[in-house]
Amino acid sequence: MIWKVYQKLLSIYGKQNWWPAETPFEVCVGAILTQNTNWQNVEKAIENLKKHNLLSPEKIPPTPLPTLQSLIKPTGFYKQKAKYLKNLSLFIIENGGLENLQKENLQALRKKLLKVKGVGRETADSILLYALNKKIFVIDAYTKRLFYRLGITKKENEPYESLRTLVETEFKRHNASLEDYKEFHALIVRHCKEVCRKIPICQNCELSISCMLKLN
DNA sequence: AACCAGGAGAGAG
DNA sequence: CTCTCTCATGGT
Repeated sequence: MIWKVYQKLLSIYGKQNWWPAETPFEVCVGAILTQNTNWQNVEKAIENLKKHNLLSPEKIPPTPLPTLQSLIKPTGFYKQKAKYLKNLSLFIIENGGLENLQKENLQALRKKLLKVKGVGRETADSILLYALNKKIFVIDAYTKRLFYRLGITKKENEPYESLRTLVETEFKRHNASLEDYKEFHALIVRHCKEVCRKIPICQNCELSISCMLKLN
């Protein structure tokens, strides 16, 4: 069922080529800044950081907190996010940079990332998948909403890990590639932004059960 | 003018 | 483990 949804989304929207960032570190910054925040606001903040040439792990920690806060203000929660950016930057530096982190074992790396204050499950998995190219699936509010509306899950607030396991076991069965992991999450976001947000039950959505049965 | 957006941490039960 | 509260800006 889940694999079928992925194929369906892919056929509707095509490849998304996520994450929208120029460098792996920009992915990390975006992952923090987009926490419960519209992506358009994140773009403004990242643009500000670029103007001040602060988009590297070495440049963030020495920057005074008030400066950092003012630059990322458009994303909201700017006081905590400024700290979070410093925490993550220091973590990356202490571990020899993102290139070095990439070599580590996935499960161990995920645990280390989750210890960083400000990096929760979704943020960690976004970094692992899109900045470090690890085969892991990212669960977000869109995923929960879509799966619930498609009847894949019974409650909308299913635990994060059980959902991730659900997708990953299905993906392994189909020998999914790294690109498949990246695309599926990107497609869910694309789809929910365009359709799911305004249609409460996905009635007219091409992905609704009835529509899927008709079209396939 | 309320409502929400690609969450996370801290605390309580 | 499962709620509940807080953090905060900008667009519709």
